[in-house]
Amino acid sequence: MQNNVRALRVAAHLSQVELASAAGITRQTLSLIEKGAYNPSLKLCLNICYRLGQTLDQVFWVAPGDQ
Amino acid sequence: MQNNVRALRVAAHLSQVELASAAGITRQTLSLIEKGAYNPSLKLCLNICYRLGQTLDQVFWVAPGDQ
DNA sequence: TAAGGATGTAATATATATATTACATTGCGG
DNA sequence: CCGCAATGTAATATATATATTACATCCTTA
Repeated sequence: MQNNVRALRVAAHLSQVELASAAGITRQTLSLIEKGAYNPSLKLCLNICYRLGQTLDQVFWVAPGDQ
Repeated sequence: MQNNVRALRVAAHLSQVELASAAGITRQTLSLIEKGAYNPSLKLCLNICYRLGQTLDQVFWVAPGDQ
């Protein structure tokens, strides 16, 4: 689990389709990001944060040792 | 100015070469990121943060209206 | 004045993020 | 049981991030 996208999305009662389209990406791409299989771009991360009402640190921060 | 990389790098007394190599990228790529011409990947953003001793929000956050 | 460090930037090549299309499974409400 | 929403995932195509090489300017300092 490299990020908190899934947990925060579920907590916000959003489907993958809803969050993905709000962020301007496809459901498949979001699925892989949630899984940690993709290394998303900054713009994409920001768009996800905006829709979730969270910041980059809350959604995507990984402490130096934890990678 | 879409991010704070340059200001924080200069404040840390690091050259582009030093920060770039610490982050695993080239000087040219860092130059374009500082300029806001590139849309860096999350891993790259994290590596820059680690070297700068800052978090994603401190270096890369852009408020929803400010893009 | 010359040399070197720091930076900007362009051209081309390569890697990889992302889209598209398609098919599969799971679980829930009718 | 049936249908549908939600999700996983694979194959291929496309866009774009990043590397590489190269050359340029500016500034400092010896």
